Amino acid sequence: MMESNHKHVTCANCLSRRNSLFSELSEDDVHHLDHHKSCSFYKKGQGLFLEGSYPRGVFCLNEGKVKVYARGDEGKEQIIHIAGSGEIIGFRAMFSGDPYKVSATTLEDCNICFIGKEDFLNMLDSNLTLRNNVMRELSRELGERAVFITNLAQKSVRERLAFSLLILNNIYKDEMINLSREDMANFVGTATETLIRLLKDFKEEGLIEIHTRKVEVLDAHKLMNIAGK
Amino acid sequence: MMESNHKHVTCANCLSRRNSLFSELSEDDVHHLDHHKSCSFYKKGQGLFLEGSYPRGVFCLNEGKVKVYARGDEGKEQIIHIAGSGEIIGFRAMFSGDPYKVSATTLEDCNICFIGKEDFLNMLDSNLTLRNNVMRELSRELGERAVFITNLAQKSVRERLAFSLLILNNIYKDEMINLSREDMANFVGTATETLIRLLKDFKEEGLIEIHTRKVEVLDAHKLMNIAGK
DNA sequence: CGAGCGATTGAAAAGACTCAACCACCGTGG
DNA sequence: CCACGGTGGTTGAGTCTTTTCAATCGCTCG
Repeated sequence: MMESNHKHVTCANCLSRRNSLFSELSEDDVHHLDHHKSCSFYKKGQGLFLEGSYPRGVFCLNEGKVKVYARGDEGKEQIIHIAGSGEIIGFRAMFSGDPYKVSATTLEDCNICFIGKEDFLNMLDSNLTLRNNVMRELSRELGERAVFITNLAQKSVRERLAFSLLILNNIYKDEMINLSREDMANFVGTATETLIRLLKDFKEEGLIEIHTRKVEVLDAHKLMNIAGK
Repeated sequence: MMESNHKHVTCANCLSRRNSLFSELSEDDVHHLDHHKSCSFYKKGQGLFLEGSYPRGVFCLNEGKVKVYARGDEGKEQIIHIAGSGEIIGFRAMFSGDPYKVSATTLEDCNICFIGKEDFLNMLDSNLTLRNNVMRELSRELGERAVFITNLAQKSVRERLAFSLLILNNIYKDEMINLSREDMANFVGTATETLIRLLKDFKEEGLIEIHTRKVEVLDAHKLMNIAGK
């Protein structure tokens, strides 16, 4: 995982950048990026930004996982998104002028770069490709959330859990899903106890394996059937 | 309401444009827009576009209301958004290259202009302000949907209905809310019968008045208390 | 005036939540 | 090295909300 507590990553060599919004930058831009970013180590559970505060820049997740969530009335978290390596976090609020509508916190130790608002917006102005990528990404997420909303409104918890496990499995790629039960419940949108019971069901049906905290997907195909469309 | 079946609106004079994404266009751009748009009348219940199809341009809602919705597994609609005068509909899919993730259908007779994809994207390229407005709008909606998701996951149907009535009241401004029970239920994310029962409760509590199909908000303040944050 | 669709009501069942208790793992400090 | 405390995980029971299904009502349009 992550042992040292501050490795400076050069954007030019950054593996995470390959799949990111910054993947198609010119050499100059990469250079520029490199000189205007700062790079730091975040411990598990550390906050990047809080709902209600104003954005000062964007975060570029080099290594680790970050949850993006909103808080409901009673303070309960609803996880909207879980970000993995290469994702740029917090760029939405950059354009609206509004304060963040969501908060972001690391789920494990992370390496994260920061790019100031000015620098980011300047790059955007001068770089057509980047701009198009950002627009595409905003649009894609908007579509994704329409699906999220529909699932939440129409699917049972069992179906949503199956769906969520598949999403999480993609996010965690080769690793196993590694979330607290509470976080997983807050992602699915259910009570922790309900989540635990359903995980047990899935385990008994041979769909997943449970290694204490970690969850391993065994039968993605059957999960898909349960999840529906 | 709407009597004739095709009035061509000049963008320069279009009242709806005042609050729209196009509100800050130069005279030239307005002129350009005028020459590249087509303007038509849509009957109530007519579709603008369907989930899964590819976008050919954007719709500019001059007069009327349009529902934007996704379909769940069983074909049940989840209404994501209800658009009113001045809103541009379907521009998200314009950037992603993906097919529409949602469908759009008129809720009443409408006057709607259409701008081809090429024209729209060209304007965007050449117009910084427009581009910024679009980015801001995309971001704003993304934030809005985070709230939507959280409400759906954490609030009771009663709370969501109160919340929804307030939103609808803003959309319908001076008119009364005018939706079928089914559409309203699909907006709140509940069963039609549940919606009807709760509407009755609210009526008995003096929060709303029901005029057959139309719903009038009497006490927005109390609704806010019920809706929560 | 009648057909048909949307609205409404009632009753029963199911799904999910809450609360409370208990367990298990982990790191700390003695 | 082991006891301790604490956090996170698990289980059970009971309750409540919400859904479902079936039946009825009542506009509205032809």
